[in-house]
Amino acid sequence: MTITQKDIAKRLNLARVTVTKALKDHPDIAPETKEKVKDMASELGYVPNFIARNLSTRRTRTIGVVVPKINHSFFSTAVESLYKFLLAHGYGVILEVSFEDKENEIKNIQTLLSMRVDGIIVDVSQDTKDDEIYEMVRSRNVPLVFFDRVIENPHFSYVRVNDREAAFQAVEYAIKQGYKRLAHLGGYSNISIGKERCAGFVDALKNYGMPIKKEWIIEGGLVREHGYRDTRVLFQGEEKPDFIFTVNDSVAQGVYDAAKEMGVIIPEDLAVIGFGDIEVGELLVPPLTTMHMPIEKMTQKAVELLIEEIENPDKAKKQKMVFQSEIKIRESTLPEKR
Amino acid sequence: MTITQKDIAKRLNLARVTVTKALKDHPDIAPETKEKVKDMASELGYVPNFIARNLSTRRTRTIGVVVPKINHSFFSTAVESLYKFLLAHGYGVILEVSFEDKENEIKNIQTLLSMRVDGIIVDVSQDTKDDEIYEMVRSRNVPLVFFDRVIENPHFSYVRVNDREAAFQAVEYAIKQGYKRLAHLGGYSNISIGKERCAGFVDALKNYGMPIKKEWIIEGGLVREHGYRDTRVLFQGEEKPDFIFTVNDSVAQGVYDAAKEMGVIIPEDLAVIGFGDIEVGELLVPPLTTMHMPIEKMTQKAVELLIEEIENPDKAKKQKMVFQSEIKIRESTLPEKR
DNA sequence: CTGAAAGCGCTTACAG
DNA sequence: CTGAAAGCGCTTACAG
Repeated sequence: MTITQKDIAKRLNLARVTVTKALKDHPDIAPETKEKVKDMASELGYVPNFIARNLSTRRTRTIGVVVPKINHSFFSTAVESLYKFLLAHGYGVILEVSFEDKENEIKNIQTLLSMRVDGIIVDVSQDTKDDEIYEMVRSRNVPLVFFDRVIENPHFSYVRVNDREAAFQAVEYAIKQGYKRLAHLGGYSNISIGKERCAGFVDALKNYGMPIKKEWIIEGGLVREHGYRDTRVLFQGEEKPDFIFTVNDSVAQGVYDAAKEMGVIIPEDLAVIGFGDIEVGELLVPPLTTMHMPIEKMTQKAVELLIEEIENPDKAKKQKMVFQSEIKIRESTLPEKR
Repeated sequence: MTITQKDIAKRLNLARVTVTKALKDHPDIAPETKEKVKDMASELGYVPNFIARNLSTRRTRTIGVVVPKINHSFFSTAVESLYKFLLAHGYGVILEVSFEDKENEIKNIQTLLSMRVDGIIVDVSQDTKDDEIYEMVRSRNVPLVFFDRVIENPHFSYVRVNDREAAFQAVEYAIKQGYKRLAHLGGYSNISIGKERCAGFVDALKNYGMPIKKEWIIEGGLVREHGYRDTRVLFQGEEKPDFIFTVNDSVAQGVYDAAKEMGVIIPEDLAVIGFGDIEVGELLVPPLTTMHMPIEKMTQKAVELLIEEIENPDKAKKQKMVFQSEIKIRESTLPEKR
C-alpha cells in the first residue's frame, strides 16, 4: 500500500541504502543512479516516512508550541507569527493548547516530549504556578523558551515585554492627564503578566503619592467577562473610579460593556487603558488607549533563541529578552482632562 | 540520557516486552509486576517515545489540520474548536498553515502524509484550484475531510455552510428592505465560498428581476484591504450602489473603512451585509448585519466524520454535510428603509 | 561508487 | 504469567 524505499530499491535492483543516499543527494552516488532513483520515487508516489527517519536520526525538526488559547487575537497573531518564523528556519510545528489550565499544560508538554520535538516554546497558562514539569524538560535537555507569560527559571530563556515598566507608564500617563481615582483590573497574580502589570500600577500610584485603595485593585481574570463583572463591582462602592488600567485589552473590552450598561461615559466619566494592542481595541467606541506589544519582533526573537539553543547546544546561553512596550494613545483617555 | 523501556527492564531484571505490556495494563501481566514497572517508570522519569510507537503501530493518533490563516477570527475559532473536539476523541493535532497559497498547501499535505497522520482536515487556500494533491491523499487511503472552503470530490467528505442559499437570503433581505442598487464584493471564484456566495447574489437579483451590473460584481479577495479597495472602485462609477453584499465580514470591514473615508454613511447611504459573523462585526459602527455560521457545530461534525472514517474505514461513507447559515440582523441595514 | 550490518524504541504475534 | 523473535522504515558508520 504505502511505498517505501524498499519498493524503489526492488524495482531498480539496488540496495535500500543506495536509495536512501540517492534521495538525499549523497555525493557517493553516481548521478545517473540518483536520477533513476528519483524518477522511480516520483513515479511510485513515494513519500518519505518522517516517523521512521526521526527514529533513526533522533531529530524531528519539529517545534512544539504551547499557548493558553488560540481564539484570541493576541495568541492567534503570536501563533501565526511563530509558525511563520519556524517554517522559515525549516522547522515544522506541533500546536498544543492548554485552555488556560495547568493540568492540560503539563499533558501538552508531556505529549511534546513524547513526540521528541527538538524544542518547545510556551506561553504559560493562567494557572501555572510551579515548574516541576519544566524541571523535567530541563533534565531531558530539551531546549525551551518562554514567551509572553513567563516563568523565572535560570535554565530557560524567555522573551517578554517590560510589563511592570509599561504598566507604570500607562498609569503615569493617566495621572498626568489629571485622573485621580485610579483602579486596576488585573490578571491572576501568580502569572508573570498579572503580577508585573499590577506591580507597575502600584509603583505609579506610590511614585505620584496617590492613595492606594485595596478595593480598587481586583485580580479577577484575563477575559472580557471578567472585565465586565469586576467593573460592576468597582462601581458598587460609594466612590467611583475615574480611571481603570486593565491587564489586557480583553478585560478593557469588558469594562466598556459594563460602562455602557451602567450609563458611564468613556472617557468623560471613566478613562480606560488596556494592554496588548489587539485588533479589537481600535474598533471599540471610543478607540482604546493601550500599551502596544511588538508581537512580531517578540516571536522572531523567541524563535531565534530556541533555534540557537537547538543548533548550538553548548555555546548557547539562556537569555532573558525584554521588549519595550509603547503607549498607543487613542480616545479612551481624554487628551487633556478638565 | 533518555530513559527507554530497556532501562526499566534492566533495572528490574525483566524482559523489555514485559515492560511494554505492564505499561499498557496488558491482562497478561501480574499486578505486582505492573506496579513495580510503573513505579520504576515514574522514578526514572520515563516518557514513552511516540515516534517509535507510531512506527510499530502505524498509527499516530494525530490529525493534521490545514488552514489558510490563523490570525483571523474565523480560522482561529475554527482551529480552536477543531482542536478541542479532536482532543476529546483522544487525537493530537498537527497544525499547518497555507497562508492562502496553493503551493504551501501542497507542501503542508505532503508534510502531514510524511508524518503519517491518521487523518486530515483542510480548509482550502484561496488559490487552490485542482486536486491532484488530494488525488494522492486518496490513493494512500488517508481519510480527509474538507471544511468550510471545500473541493467537490466524490472521494472526500466535507462540511460547509449553505453558501449559495445563504447569500440568496442576505440579498433577498436587502431587496425586501427596498435597496435597489445592489453590489457584491466577492472572493475568488475558484474557491467554493467565492463561487457559491456570488452565485447566490446573482440568483437573488434574477429572482427579483433586478438588473445585474457586471461592474458591481467584483471578485477581488477575502480580506479587509480588498473590501476597502474595491468599495472605492465601486464608488468611482456614475451611479453608486446603495447596498453591498460581501463574501465575508473582513471584506465588509473594508467597506466600512472606505465608506468612512468617502463620507458615505452606513446604513443611510449604503447598507452592508457580510458573511461569517466573526467577532468584529458586532463592534463595527454601526454593527454589521451578517450571515451567521455555526462554526462550533461544523467543526464538531467535521471531526466526527473524520474519526468515523479512521475508525471504520470500510463502513464509513463519504458525506457532504451542509449547515444552515442564518441572518443576523444588526444595524448596517435599515430595518425599514424609506 | 555500491552495499551489508546494526540500530533507533517500540509493538505484535507466537512460544513456553 | 514471562519472554525470544521479527519487524516498522529509515539512517549511520563501516566495508569492499
